[in-house]
Amino acid sequence: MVERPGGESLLFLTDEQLRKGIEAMFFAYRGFTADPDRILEGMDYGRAHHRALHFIHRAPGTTVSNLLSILGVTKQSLNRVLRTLIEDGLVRSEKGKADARERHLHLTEKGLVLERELSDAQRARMRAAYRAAGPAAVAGFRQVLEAMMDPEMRRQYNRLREGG
Amino acid sequence: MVERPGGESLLFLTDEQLRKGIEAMFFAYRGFTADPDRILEGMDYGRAHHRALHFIHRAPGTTVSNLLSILGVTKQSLNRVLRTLIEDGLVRSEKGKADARERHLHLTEKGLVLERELSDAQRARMRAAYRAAGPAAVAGFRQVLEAMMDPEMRRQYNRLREGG
DNA sequence: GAATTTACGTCAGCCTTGTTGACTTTCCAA
DNA sequence: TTGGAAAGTCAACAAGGCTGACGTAAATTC
Repeated sequence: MVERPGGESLLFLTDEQLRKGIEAMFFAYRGFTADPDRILEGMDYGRAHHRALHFIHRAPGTTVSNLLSILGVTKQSLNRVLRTLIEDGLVRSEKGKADARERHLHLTEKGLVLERELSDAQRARMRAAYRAAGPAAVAGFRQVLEAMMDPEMRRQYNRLREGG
Repeated sequence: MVERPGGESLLFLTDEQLRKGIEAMFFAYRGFTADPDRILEGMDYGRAHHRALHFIHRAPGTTVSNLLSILGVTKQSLNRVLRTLIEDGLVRSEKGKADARERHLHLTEKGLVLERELSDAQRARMRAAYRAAGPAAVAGFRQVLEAMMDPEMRRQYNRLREGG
């Protein structure tokens, strides 16, 4: 990143460029959550339920404390969400065999159905954006997002299935 | 986007790739808001106040209803935030000259100071991410985010100063 | 074997930020 | 002059964060 006045490497770090990026994150995140939110409104669930379903699907058999560190909320907050999902038969919680203090979480058939519906909607938007922007843009997108994470979050992110 | 099996143009649209993108958005957004949140905790303000300050700074003299459509919340919700900012002397609200029903919003000196502090923190993270990823990645990042917005949001986004 | 720590669950209460609905005041424009 | 838009306000509520305190079972340590 040489400091050549007027050079391209300097240009994209101007105040204006950075503010534009900030605003892009703000507006894009709204789009990102819009479709699942729409599906969930009317049901008794919200964005927090969606997140739990997503990560349980993604890391089946995960423990509660692992989920806590992924989501970055308190156990009281997660528990409120998890309880309703278990009561409604979307999530199954079972004692660990190696360590019986732990609870391992899985989606039930019913849970898989809802997760799939939410995920389909969210992926459809993602797919459209990827298609519109093209493969090179997608790579850049992922690079910048990854660089924006806190190191701890980046660790979590990379642990979730090395695939992708 | 030719459907050639195994081809690069298909590869990046796999379910796994899309889920990875979704998770990247989730974790990155956490980082994106972390620094301002940290600054605001302890003050009587929150993320909603930050957003109001940001967009008033960005579009000085904007009306309340314009701000409403940018932020996408109800006027009652915005009003609660705006009222405290005005009472605390961070925002100045003045009757429109052409149309006296409208209120035009500006940051005061004090408001500019806080906005700058929050913005500095957020831009610092953005700058670091941009530096780490490089100019090409930044362009891709912006392209994908823009494609992810709802059309209405994209309009708002593009109206905020064509510069950037 | 007793004491401590860990993982989880739960009760109670609080805060921020979003929502609806109802209503008023002000003021522009047909 | 009247209808409707813009702004503001009150009240009530919900989602989803938070802290603090406490309980229980299981694992670990002394």
